Amino acid sequence: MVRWQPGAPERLQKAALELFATRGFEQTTAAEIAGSVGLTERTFFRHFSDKREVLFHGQQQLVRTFLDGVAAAPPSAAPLEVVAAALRSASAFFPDERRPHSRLRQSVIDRNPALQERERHKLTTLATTVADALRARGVDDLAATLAAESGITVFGISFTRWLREERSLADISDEVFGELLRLAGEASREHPPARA
Amino acid sequence: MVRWQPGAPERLQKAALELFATRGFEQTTAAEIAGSVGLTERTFFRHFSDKREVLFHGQQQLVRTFLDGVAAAPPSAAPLEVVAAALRSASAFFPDERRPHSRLRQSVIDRNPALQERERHKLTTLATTVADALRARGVDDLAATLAAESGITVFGISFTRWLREERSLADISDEVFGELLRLAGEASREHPPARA
DNA sequence: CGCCTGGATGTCAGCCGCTGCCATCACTAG
DNA sequence: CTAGTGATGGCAGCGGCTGACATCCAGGCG
Repeated sequence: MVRWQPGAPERLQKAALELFATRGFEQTTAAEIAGSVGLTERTFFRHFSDKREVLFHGQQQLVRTFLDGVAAAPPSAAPLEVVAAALRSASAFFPDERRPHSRLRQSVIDRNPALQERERHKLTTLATTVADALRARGVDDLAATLAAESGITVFGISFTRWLREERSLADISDEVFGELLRLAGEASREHPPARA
Repeated sequence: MVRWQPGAPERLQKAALELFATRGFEQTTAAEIAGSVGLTERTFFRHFSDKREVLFHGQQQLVRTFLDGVAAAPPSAAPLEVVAAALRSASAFFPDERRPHSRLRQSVIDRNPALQERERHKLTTLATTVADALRARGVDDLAATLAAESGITVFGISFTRWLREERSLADISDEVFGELLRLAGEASREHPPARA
């Protein structure tokens, strides 16, 4: 006889994803999720601050992966190069085996605006954290913010493509990042930076 | 004797901002907002899809301003140049007289995560719309998405600075946009685009 | 062996966001 | 004068979420 089945958060996450995928997010009650794994609604909200959050747990690890990438960049690296290093680091967080699961999860998010809001919010938080790390390296405030947000933009676009195509996230990130540099170079030629 | 006081949405928005600024967003109920202008909670939700939305009404006009800027760009303009044109157009949407009101509104948003989520969501929607407009001009899908999101990033950062400093949004946007080009150029020199 | 402590869970009451449904109440077109 | 018409009110009800308190059981300790 055990006090309670261990791993309550994980069981809740798994059950939630399955129920959301079949019935839909709004048509699924927190009490239903909890009940399906032998718990109560109250316990659900003890593990997750709100109903949406059950789909966004584990992001802390992704943040760490990004920060590891930042830390791994040589001190001489320019802001966007540091961000590129963080992107390479983050790519390892999504090996191809993870694609099926990510696709299912994303299909749930794509069908619900409230979940899309939360997803963007998480990306924004990530950008803010990376920007802080850049500032801690001595990068100027504006440059840090811009580089971090641009990096997260590249990450977001790359992730979306990684779900559709069968290429590795690292390859896609490289391509998207390169395209950003190309677009900027193209604009620079016509609209040269005034006073540098 | 009139049927009802006209301008219900505007009165609700004004009252909501005042109440949120004094009591805080979560400490203010929809019924209180409605009651303060002689309406009921039910009517509040007829005008605004949810409680947060009362702070984000009128964004449709900003979207149009962006699209006007896109349309005004010459057909030969590169994607990021089109976006720069949209940014100049959008700057006119926030004349300096508007700064005090924007500051009050932003202070409310900054104090509440749920409102920050909604704000980012609106920016994302804006980026998606601009990307669609770019694609309609014949811009490649990846380039359109990247350029649009980068433009919205520049807009977001510029807007934040516009609230703090006393310079015009147009000036700030130019500076931030230029800094983005500079950062990209700096990265390009060390990390040249592979196959172009 | 029995007491005690602590963390995870259960129970319950209650607020508030939000919605569907129907009634009301001017005002307006005919 | 009558039949709409559009904004509003009233009301019931669900679900998200929270605070307060009780319960339960493994492990430590005497």
